[in-house]
Amino acid sequence: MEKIDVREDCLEISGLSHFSLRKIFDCGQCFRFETSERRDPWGDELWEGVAFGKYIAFSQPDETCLRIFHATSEEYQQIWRSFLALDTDYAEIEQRLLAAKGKNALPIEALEAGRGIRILRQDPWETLCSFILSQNNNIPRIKKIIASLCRIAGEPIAGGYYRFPSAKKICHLGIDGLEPIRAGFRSAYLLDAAQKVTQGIVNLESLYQMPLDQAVESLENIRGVGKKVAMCTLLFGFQRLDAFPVDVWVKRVLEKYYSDGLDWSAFGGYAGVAQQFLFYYERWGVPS
DNA sequence: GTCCAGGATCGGA
DNA sequence: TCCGATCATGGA
Repeated sequence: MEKIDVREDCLEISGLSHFSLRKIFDCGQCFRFETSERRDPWGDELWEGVAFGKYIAFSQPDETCLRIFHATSEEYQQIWRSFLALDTDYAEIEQRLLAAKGKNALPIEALEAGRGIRILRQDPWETLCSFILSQNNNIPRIKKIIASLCRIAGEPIAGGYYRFPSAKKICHLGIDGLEPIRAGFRSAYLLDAAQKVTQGIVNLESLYQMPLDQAVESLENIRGVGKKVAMCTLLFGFQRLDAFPVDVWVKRVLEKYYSDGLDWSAFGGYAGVAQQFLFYYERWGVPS
């Protein structure tokens, strides 16, 4: 179990099993964290970004230990432990994924490639917007568009960072106000989402207690939200580990390893984690 | 110039 | 139900 050490300049979480910041922030679930030339006081790589309206930085000396900067232990309990899914037992999930046999078995290489990933628990509204903007787009440009959206509409916080704008704020911008983010046809989709959320036509809070297919259907009422975007929103923003987005990369995996078809229910409620491991494996291959 | 990117929508078979 | 064209933008 993890142990929390409140140090002078950071919180140190130890006793983790197979935790990888690089995989977590490099697996296409989150677009607001980057490494820079800056290092932490011990010389380790620093991941900086904004989540839940707060600037935050993480580093890790090894796969069992995590350091959190600029956060109190109260914030750790209230936000970051949940954000990083440290309240979730991934050793247990791995066992459940291994339990899928036969034509539904998860390739062992995919499991090893993805080990260390955590499905983040991000803000639902920000996650919805991020994946609306992700459609038919590439990751570097998705990051640029989101950064630009935050810059023109989000409240500034320390160090040149900005909060993600509220739905109401995006409504006020309107379609013309969104032009500077250069999101193309996706801007109209973003605006529709903002309008439907502020008007209560789509109630994000209510999605938590819905069955998966019903929650997907509800999100599909927003223009520009299809099954894939809805599944990403539920998986990364609502910690719905049973949600499994199927994009071009996962389709490739399905053709390669599951030509007989795949029953996602074989992963015991963790189809989303399995999907993420498969995505990471196909997209980046085995770690060197 | 062409192709592609964590897709969705539309019209027409 | 399924297919293809189209959507806006920028980087390779």
